[in-house]
Amino acid sequence: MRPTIRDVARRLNLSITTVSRALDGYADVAENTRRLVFQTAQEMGYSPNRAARQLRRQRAETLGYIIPSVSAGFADPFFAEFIAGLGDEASAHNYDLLVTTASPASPAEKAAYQRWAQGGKVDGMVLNRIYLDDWRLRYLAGQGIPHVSLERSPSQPDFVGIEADSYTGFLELLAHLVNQGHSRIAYIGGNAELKIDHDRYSGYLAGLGAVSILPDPVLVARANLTPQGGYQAAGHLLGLAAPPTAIVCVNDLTAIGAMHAAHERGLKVGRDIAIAGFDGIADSAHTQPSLTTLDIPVYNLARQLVIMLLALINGETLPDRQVKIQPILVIRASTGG
Amino acid sequence: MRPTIRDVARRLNLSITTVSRALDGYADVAENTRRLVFQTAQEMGYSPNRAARQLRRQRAETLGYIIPSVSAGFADPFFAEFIAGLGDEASAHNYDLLVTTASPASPAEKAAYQRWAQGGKVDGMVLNRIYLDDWRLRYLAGQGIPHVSLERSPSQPDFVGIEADSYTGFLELLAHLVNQGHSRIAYIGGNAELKIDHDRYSGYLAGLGAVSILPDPVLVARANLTPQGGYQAAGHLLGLAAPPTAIVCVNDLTAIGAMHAAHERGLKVGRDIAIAGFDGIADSAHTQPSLTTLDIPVYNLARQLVIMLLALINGETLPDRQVKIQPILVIRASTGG
DNA sequence: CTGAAAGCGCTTACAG
DNA sequence: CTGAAAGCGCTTACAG
Repeated sequence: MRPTIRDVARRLNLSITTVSRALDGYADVAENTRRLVFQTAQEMGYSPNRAARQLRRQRAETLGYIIPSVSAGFADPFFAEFIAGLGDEASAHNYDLLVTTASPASPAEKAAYQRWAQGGKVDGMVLNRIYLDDWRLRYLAGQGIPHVSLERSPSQPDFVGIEADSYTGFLELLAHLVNQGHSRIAYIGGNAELKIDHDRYSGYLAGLGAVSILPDPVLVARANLTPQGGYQAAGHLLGLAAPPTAIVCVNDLTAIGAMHAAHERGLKVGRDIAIAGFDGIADSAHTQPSLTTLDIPVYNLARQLVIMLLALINGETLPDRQVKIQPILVIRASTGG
Repeated sequence: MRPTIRDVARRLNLSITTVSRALDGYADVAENTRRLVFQTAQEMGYSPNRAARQLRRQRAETLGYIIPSVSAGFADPFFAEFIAGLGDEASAHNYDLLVTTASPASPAEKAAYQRWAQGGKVDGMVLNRIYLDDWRLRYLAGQGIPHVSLERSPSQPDFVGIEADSYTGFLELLAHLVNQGHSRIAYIGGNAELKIDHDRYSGYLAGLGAVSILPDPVLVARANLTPQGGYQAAGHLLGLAAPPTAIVCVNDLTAIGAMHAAHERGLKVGRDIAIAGFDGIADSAHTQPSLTTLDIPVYNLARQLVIMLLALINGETLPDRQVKIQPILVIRASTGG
């Protein structure tokens, strides 16, 4: 049987009030008493029952993150890194992280958000893979649930979180490719309603415009952010009568699939065709050839998001409610770099 | 304000007892009453407060998994897939999944297990990356906390979980390589105390023994299960006076790093050198060349583990407390397949 | 500086 | 078939 606060109090002939206050660091407890309480609690292996504390404090001391899984059984290493950051920072503050997966905009996703938000399971939520019009953001705002997001929805009235400037990133990437002599550059995106697709696609178009290349709609494909999707989309692009000489992809996984497709067609990536991604996942440095990418520090972004969320939950004022970061263009062999 | 059971009861002029029982599906509630209660609860947006229910039931309705992160900021896609399976199956049973990360055998890891187990935060835990002598297993068994694991520790008296037969898998893999004409075959493992390393290394040795090849200690390297580690270890092996013609790796990530090292030395993987991994992560099909691997259905294994854990928690008898599965040898271009 | 008491929102014997 | 009451383990005004 786990000891309760009552057991500790009894052992010391103190009231549970005093034990609770001693453990919680209240100032009005005799130093001697406090020491005794700590020591005894330690000895007895006492730690407060979370459910009781939550019920009383009306707080869960738990953060939530719902992985927007595109397909059952598939997982982007991006998420693993993101979760690791979330989990590490949360536990550094004695918060827990609740995780589940749900397909974007599915009934299951709605159910999960409602269960957690209304059920008081979490004090706040972290979101990413934001949509241009995102019901989750509207829902959480409507319910007054603290939340932060990686990426910002244009429909979001009061955004707290971090934005990676994908637009400028892609602009830079395009300049690099143009510099390498490419003019027939394709784009493989994800769902066009995704904020990341929107920004990166805009950056792609702007990059073409900067050197007066007329965008060719034939060179734009959209997949589902997986290697499988990138493989198929690239297969299609490379089968065109006038195929592209470069392909920029909305994320690294898509690019990895695209490299596979190119390779299968006997093309040497980096020489016959340039391919680039976005995210800077650990694998990108070890693909064959290594992958040019726009690197964002996913792990650290996740930690930063938790810090912001905690401030929100505790009603503290944030120095910066909105942080913007620049992805770093990492030029590698896949674009002949 | 979230409505409580009291609000629902008041609205219907019923006692909270009846509302609770109706919602929980007790048989002794008038059908008419039940319908009314459900409808009203729905309308009012009522869902039971988790903390209160947990406190009363002395159950968390939550499962825990602590990611054994080898280094901050790094995450194996294996874990993402594993977590996705855990999360999906848990939520299918209205359970939640609590996640954090901790370095194996670190004080932080101990603290996390204690906090969750003793703090009553979780009803049970899922473990993987088991060590030959694993303090976590001993601790949980000692505390009587239900738990299941992927891989079994030899020191575990009462194992419930799933074992992948890595030994036989590596035996098969070695036979395949020998069949391709290789005799100088290297092994890159992880920590030698890891069960997966132990099994796979044993399979490697047995595979050599089966064709009377004397194992050469020079050809055995150990890294940390990351591409970075595999890259360095392979670099070392390939720099030997008599380098191997084939390298088998404890996991896919290590193999991906090894391929990188080979490539950098001007070797064509699949022709000049054979490389293989283990896990069958999604990326393995899209590396250049595609990676021969021993595939295990990580996502489904995770789901199965949750089912087993839930049975354990509910005191049900499991048809099979110990499940053994065979990894499937997927021969791809990296071994000239 | 310490303690008695209320109450967070449920579930569940028990009584009728 | 329904309800009154106890109690899960805490925290926190309030009193002294």
